Amino acid sequence: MLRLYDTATREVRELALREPGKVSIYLCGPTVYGPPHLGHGRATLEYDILRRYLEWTGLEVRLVSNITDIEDKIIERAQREDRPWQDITTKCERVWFEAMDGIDVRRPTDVPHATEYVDQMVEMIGQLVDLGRAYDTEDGIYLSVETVEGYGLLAQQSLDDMRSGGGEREVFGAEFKRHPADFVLWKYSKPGEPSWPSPWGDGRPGWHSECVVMSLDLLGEGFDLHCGGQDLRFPHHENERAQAVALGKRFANHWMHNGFVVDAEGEKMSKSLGNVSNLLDLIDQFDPRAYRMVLLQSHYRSPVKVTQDNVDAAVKSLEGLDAFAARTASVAGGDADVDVLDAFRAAMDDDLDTPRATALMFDTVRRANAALDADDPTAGALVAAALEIADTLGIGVRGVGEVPADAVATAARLDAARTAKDYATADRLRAELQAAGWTVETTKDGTTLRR
RNA sequence: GGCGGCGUGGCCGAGUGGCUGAGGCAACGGCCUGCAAAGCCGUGUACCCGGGUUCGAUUCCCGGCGCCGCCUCCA
Repeated sequence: MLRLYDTATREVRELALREPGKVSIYLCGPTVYGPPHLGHGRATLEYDILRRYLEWTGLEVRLVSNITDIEDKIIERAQREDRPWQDITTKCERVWFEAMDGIDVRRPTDVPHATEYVDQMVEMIGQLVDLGRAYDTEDGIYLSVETVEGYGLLAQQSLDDMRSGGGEREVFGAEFKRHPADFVLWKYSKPGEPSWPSPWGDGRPGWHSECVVMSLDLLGEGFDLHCGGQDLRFPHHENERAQAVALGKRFANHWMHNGFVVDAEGEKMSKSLGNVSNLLDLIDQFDPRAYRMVLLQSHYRSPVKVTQDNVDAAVKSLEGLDAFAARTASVAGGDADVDVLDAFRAAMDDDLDTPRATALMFDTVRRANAALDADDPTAGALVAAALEIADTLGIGVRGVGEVPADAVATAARLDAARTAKDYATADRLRAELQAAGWTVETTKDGTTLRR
């Protein structure tokens, strides 16, 4: 069974399932106001790997991931560009999923939108007000964090400690709040801003409310796993949890957070730094599988450097995998080596140790190649195991694929020329094929072509 | 000021009180090959510094130095 680090308990512990055979996961999705960046890519890729692995073990996974389609930054951009805010959200959502398709991240099973849940948010906020845990101000409705037991669990810092030091930071909405950590649940709208009706006045929901309402609606109380980037740990996830606790509801049973994407100097990547911080650019300029490979080779909780060298190395390693797939395309697909698969499972069950799993995969490829070279009958099982691991990790390994008839014919003539020891012709034909973009591999069994 | 993390070979990046300097990339040597390509085999005297614990520490403890993250924008 999978053991995962839990941010709430600060230990690696078994991911207990509420319902046997089924996993319920909530992943905080994007706010759609701009193009997806590398950080988005990392989070979605890490949880895509988790999901594929869970499914491979035979579990039924329900993965809910929201789209935040109403938020201050969306409104700001709409005003700046003088166009309807829905224009921005629909366009950005489309681009988002194009990018996800590009890196082969499977769609979540459910994609709720914040704007579809405003009524339920209003209802929830009403309950919090009734309970005396939220209060009205001229600015909006705030949650009183002092009324929440265990506030600071995910921040790993008590409310008292949180601001015990450097208090020089500006506190947003300080003039209205009872406590600096209180956060807005409902924001009253200014003229011209999108708004929805509520018992307290027209406005829009605060960012932290949608995920509570949507996760509880779609997954129900005590769902298995809540995940997202490290940066969401506090305040976003803390504040989600605070609302659920304030309501007296059981929330996520396990909290998972992935590490940051950092630049060459080790500093957290922000939108304004680095020339490939846009995910679409990365997909465009390199093998779209490369980013996944880079991530697989380090642990999901570690910071990851996305640099030219890293990406280049990943691209090269993928080429090796593709060559392996091409070479083994004709190897009969027998049962995968059980020991290898067991080792794979052991690695993944150990807090998703993808570096170990990936090392195992490459090592299995090496062993399979050696067995193939030696005409060893165990080769088939090793080939099957290596390819099964690659598939489970979401690495779309490219084998020979479709080769057009004329290229096949040229390859056949190449082989004929070699048999006749007419090497001048053979070399000419090979150069011809290479010029057409083919990787030509000539072996004693004949010539194979791949892109 | 509070809380947390990190410092490993040419690069990236795992890991462990001795059995691994995993794995990827790069480099060098060899095998195979008509030549290439692919593949295989081999080559690298590492663990920030100073103490301590120990038969033995890169791994545990203490103290430094350096870097990073969070403390209401953020995946």
